[in-house]
Amino acid sequence: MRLERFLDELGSAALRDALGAEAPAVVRATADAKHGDFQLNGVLPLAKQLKKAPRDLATPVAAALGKSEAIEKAEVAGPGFVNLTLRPEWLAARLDEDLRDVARDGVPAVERAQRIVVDFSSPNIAKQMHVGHLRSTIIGASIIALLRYAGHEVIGDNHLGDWGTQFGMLIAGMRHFGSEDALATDAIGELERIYRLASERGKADPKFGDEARAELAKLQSGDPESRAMWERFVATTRVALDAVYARLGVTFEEWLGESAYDAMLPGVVAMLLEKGIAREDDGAICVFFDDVPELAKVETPFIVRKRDGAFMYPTTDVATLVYRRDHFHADRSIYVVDVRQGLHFKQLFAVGRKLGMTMRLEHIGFGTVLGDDGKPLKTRDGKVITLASLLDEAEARAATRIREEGLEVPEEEILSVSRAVGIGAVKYADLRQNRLSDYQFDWDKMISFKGNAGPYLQYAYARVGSIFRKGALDPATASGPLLLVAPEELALAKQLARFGDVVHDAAESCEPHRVCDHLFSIARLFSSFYEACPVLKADDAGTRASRIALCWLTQRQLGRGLALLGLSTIDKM
RNA sequence: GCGCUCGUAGCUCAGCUGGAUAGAGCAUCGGACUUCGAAUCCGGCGGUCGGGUGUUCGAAUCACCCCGGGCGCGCCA
Repeated sequence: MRLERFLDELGSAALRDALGAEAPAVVRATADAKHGDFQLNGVLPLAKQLKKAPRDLATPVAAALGKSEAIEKAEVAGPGFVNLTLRPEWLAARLDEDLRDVARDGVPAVERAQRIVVDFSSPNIAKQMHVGHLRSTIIGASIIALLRYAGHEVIGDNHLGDWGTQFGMLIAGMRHFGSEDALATDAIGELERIYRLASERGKADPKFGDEARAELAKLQSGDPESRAMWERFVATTRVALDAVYARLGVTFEEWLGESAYDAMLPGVVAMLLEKGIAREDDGAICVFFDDVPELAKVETPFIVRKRDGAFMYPTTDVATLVYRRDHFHADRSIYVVDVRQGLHFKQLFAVGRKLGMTMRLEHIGFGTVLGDDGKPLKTRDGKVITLASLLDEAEARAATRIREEGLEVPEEEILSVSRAVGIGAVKYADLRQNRLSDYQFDWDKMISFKGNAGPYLQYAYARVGSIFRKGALDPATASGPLLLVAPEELALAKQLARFGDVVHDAAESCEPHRVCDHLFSIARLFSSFYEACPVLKADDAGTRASRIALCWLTQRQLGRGLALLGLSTIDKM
């Protein structure tokens, strides 16, 4: 269910019935349990508007709310809040419904599904994926899972950097320094080596630079030999990329790289010129934004064709916009890209609006991954860290921790468990805080197995499973009904009831960390419940059945939530 | 210079778009394993929310000004 939305509607109805006013109820969870479970704040602004004493208005509203079967207690407090306490029986009945809804755990889908393209990950061909791609990939994958669960139709698109000037260098470099054998065994290593040599040579020798540009021109004009070479670069890189994505459990519906839009580029520029959106400036074709308030003071133009006639990534991005509108008929297009590209996207979206696009366009930015020195994460000798080596280290560290802790994991399972824990720890660390802020990468915290970290949640999940194993129970047969008596039971139940709101809010705002917060709080409340309330050894059959149901609901919500974050669950760890 | 962004407990971070006495984790101190997994739980300590002014019933949140950090700014992506 969506508890907060339900209460909001209940509150609006109460304002209408008691005061004849159409006003937002503004129902929020209370910060402090002594103010009840939720508070209705809507009376205060209304009182001001009507020039009446807030508490006088709040009194009949509270009375109206008190009549609802959902509300145990509604009382006026402070300057004019109405504090609401849920009736445990009502709450229990709602959770019983969620329990029976195996398909969606009681979380309703949105009324109007949108078609949404999510542009994420986007690594470059001929290069290793590095930590810079980590956040886009992990955050993007989670946002997709959230939007999909919320009921939208989502197309995940890997907008590969597979086109552009670097390919002239690579082809020329391959001709001069390339090794077929090396390309076959370690494609990316070889391509990176070639690129390095080629760019050094290009700086020292202008003729080499000319050659590279000539190769690029041949490639772009469709020369079969150049094309074949490019295709090999792409294909061999894909093998390495696929390996990383497999480890991360990330998939894409589309792999529409920059090259997919190449044929559209001249048309895009012509259209922008024709519509008077772009104009020539100092030889280049540019869009200026004097008429867009938020961009008027920025002088940087949006260049869609260089002086030498070549197109640029902004050109490709406009083409992509057009394609997503005309081909996918997308309602919404989301870009999960470093915040530092904020200006580029503001400009791109402004171009979209100039083109009359109604598609909702969003740049979902994220901050930089920092090392413990507060600077962008690098290896000790200052190199970029490849994603593959980062994941290797995560798994190795997790395995070490598991052995140190002396857990009941048989040796043959340590590999698979440490994989789930290690990769999960990395993902969780990335997702748990507001994506816009930079985040400090800290192995020890991540895999410390304490506090707000992935392993703690996986542990909580496994612990619930252990109860079922111990009792030889099939949780699927758990049917309650829930009896919420002990304070720990009630506290856990109230939190479980918020899941639907959390998921929808997180999906709408593209903020996976809200799910992290919720799951962490569920795991803690479950642990407290677990300490205080015997499940298998409960005093009577009714209590036992209720607690088993509560466990089952908890485990499903943890499992579902972890899946939305891209973490796998482990039955025994 | 212009623009964006951040500043909350010793550390790492939340704070639901204006609500009540600002919350977590880690660290630290003190408790709890003969009962379902102690990778756990219970409790204590810890704050002029960078500073100031304003908006109003009410500000960590909104506006403006300072201070301090990070980032971005014509033919790379």
